[in-house]
Amino acid sequence: MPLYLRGTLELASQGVDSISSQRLADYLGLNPWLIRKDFSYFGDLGKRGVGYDSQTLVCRIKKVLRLDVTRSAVLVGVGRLGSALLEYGGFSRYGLQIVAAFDRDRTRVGGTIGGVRVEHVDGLGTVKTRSIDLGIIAVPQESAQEVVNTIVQAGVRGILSFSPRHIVTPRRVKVISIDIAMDLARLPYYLSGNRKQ
Amino acid sequence: MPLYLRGTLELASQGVDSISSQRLADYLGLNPWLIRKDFSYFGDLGKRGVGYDSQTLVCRIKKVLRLDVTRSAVLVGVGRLGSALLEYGGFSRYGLQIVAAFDRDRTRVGGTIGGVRVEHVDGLGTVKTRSIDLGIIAVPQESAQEVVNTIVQAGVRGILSFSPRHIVTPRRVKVISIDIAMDLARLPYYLSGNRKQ
DNA sequence: GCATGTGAAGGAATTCACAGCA
DNA sequence: TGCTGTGAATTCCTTCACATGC
Repeated sequence: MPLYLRGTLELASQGVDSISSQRLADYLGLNPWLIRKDFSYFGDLGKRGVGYDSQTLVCRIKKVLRLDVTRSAVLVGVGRLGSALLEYGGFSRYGLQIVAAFDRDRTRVGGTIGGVRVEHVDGLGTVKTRSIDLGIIAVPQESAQEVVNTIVQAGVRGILSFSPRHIVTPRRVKVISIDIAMDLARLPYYLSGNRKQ
Repeated sequence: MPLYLRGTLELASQGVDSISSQRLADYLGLNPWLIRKDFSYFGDLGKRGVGYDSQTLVCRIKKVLRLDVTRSAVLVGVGRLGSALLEYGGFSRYGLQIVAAFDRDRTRVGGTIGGVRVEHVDGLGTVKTRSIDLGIIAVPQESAQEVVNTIVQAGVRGILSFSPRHIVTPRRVKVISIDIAMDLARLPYYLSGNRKQ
């Protein structure tokens, strides 16, 4: 579903007003009927013989994904990866922004990257007062769980983790993990592969 | 399945010789019966009343995932993200190594990051002669597809892409995409969520 | 005619319960 | 007694075909 939003946003920005399931499917590398099935859960949406109005579609999906308001995120860990994320401009299209950054290393504290001042992790508690509900973890794997515990205590309710470890949280806090090395490690299986997909 | 390898490797490195499905499940946040079901496809493996021998398990999964030999990868795009990947040491545990790096920007060419010399993209053709079968794409989204076409021509058969665009390749070339912004955008849906999972 | 919406068929993955072996 | 291995039941997702409406 977030994928649909990505495709729809992209096509809309290219000036496409009416998007057919076929077109979106081609653009994203999916089948049309899957897209229609998923969109049909919304009820109306889409004119027969024409397609889906791109603006309506964007609004609808954003509302479903709760992306209809701007969300703030805190980043912990301003190493190479963290810096890359601070300078990456791709979050704004989904109404997401990194508004605070923290690091343990005092030589990094005080600097500004991507327009965000780097603070020391000891100040993580202040997140509580800044209405931030997303957290991004880009720290060494040994510290990941500990940092997560801290920001959960500070009121963060959704976490994107780059640590190759399973993160434990209270049920109300959702964690999405990206393990880059593991994703790369999935590829060799398909080399000269005979399996489908 | 790569997740199982991650967990098994980690537990093995902690000195655990015999791993029960329960223990691995706890460690990875899964259920035991799912793990047993998946491992049972291998045939033997695992002693009743005891568990799985960690060394045997590692070898078996590595073989299935074709990670039993060292695989080489080429990185294209040495920006913040690309640099982070070059300096990241987490690939080696899966027998993966980045052996070449390319960039379009001549000011970056010639430098060495994470022990790898940065070359100019014009030389991408030389990948053909270096027995590299994996590619990592960390370039701006506009250039992603073009770069992929080039490295596919150079013999790369598996690609990890960080571009938020659908990448088209010949069927024999597998693509795995990581769209960080999209992953972050999935989180708000679960905020004060009532849906399961 | 063209593209959506949907009920039904088909398949895959998950869950369960329990038999079998150290 | 403890933990694996597995067939059956269930649930979920995917795929299809076609009726519906612009």
